[in-house]
Amino acid sequence: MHFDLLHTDSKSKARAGVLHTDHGPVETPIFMPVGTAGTVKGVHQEELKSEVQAQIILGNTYHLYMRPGMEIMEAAGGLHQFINWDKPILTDSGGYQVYSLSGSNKITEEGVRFQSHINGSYHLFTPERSIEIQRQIGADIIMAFDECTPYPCAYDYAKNSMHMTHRWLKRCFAYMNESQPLYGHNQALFPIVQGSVYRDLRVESAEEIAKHDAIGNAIGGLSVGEPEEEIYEMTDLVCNILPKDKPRYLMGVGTPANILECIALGVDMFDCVMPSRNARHGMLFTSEGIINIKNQKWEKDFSPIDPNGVAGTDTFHSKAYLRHLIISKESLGLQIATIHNLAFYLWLVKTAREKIKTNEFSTWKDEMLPKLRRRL
RNA sequence: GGGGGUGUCGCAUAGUGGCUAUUGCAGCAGACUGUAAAUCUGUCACCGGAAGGUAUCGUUGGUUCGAGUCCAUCCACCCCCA
Repeated sequence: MHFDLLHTDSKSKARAGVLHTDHGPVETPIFMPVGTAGTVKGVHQEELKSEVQAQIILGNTYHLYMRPGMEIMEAAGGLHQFINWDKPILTDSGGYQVYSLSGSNKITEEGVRFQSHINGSYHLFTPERSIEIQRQIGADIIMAFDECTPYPCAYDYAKNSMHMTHRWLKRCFAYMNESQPLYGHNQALFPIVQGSVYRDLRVESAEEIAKHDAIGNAIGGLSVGEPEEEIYEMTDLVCNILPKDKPRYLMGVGTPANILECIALGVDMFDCVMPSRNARHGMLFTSEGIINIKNQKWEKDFSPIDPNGVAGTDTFHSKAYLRHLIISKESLGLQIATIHNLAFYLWLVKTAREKIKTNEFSTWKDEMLPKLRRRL
């Protein structure tokens, strides 16, 4: 696996490149739809390709380990085979669940003792175990096992946690080196920068992560409730330290505006549940602004969901119809809304790529931001 | 014509003498950032930004310190018998 940096924008730090994997290329900047449990909720694999135009999707170590479990995963021949997806996959390590399930787990130097959200049973995740499971899942890109610290986070806690994440990282790489891919394609381990919102910690972490000379690097622990400015400040700081010739993945971010801002800072890869989850909750991101499709104002609006949209669903279906489906709790409504939002996100990063290559990115970004933030 | 029953905030419900009338649905809005989320929160008689104020259990009257609750009356609807 390797990354080709094709072009850097003349007026910002935005970059366009291609990450080559054994399951094909990923053009960056890219948005990766989240498919936690072996499915991007509400969207089947053919629609992900044709309508959404996804190039790579996420899976989650914790969720897939809980269900269906690794016995079935291996018997299926890995996640690609299991879900019939021949493009790249990235798996999160379970590090985010250290944060999101923090009420039911216990962190020690050895690892994290999780209590299953399904049946309450106890499971120990260590860096080694996380990598082993990610070998069994077989994603192209696998993530280091880290602690995603909450916000706010006391300095001392953030510092100790970061150092532990660094120690865990060494164990992740060690286990990578002593194990082999199971399904005939290569896997790359991305380390993760932590350090909460503390500049000195972020610098220290980014420098530590950069030493590993990984194929790609990730920035974690952001967009967990801190002000937007902090996301940008930390991202900028870290991007200036991480190697230029390697892709940078900002985990869990974000809104369409977040994504354009962070592309401008030199981020190449993004993932976020927002387009998919919020779609199910009736929020649509469009090229003209944000729509809450459940609002009464759309009741008799028979115009397309997004006249500038790229997905078929955007022009086949009216706002009034989608509102009716969502309000009626019809599953087709969730599907259409999710496809729309994801297609919009993929359109956004595709357009960003094109604008970077022609050095028009900054101008275009400034035009887009007010529209992306506007409530319709 | 005779007998019986029922009327509670859009709908459905709880409430059979005692503080601000219950709950669900629908409605209206908001939240959501490496997915414990097709979820959660607020609001939902009227006025008010809020504090708060004013009402109200089909109608009108009555009993009572106190009535959605008891009594009478009328109105509406339902059922049964002719």
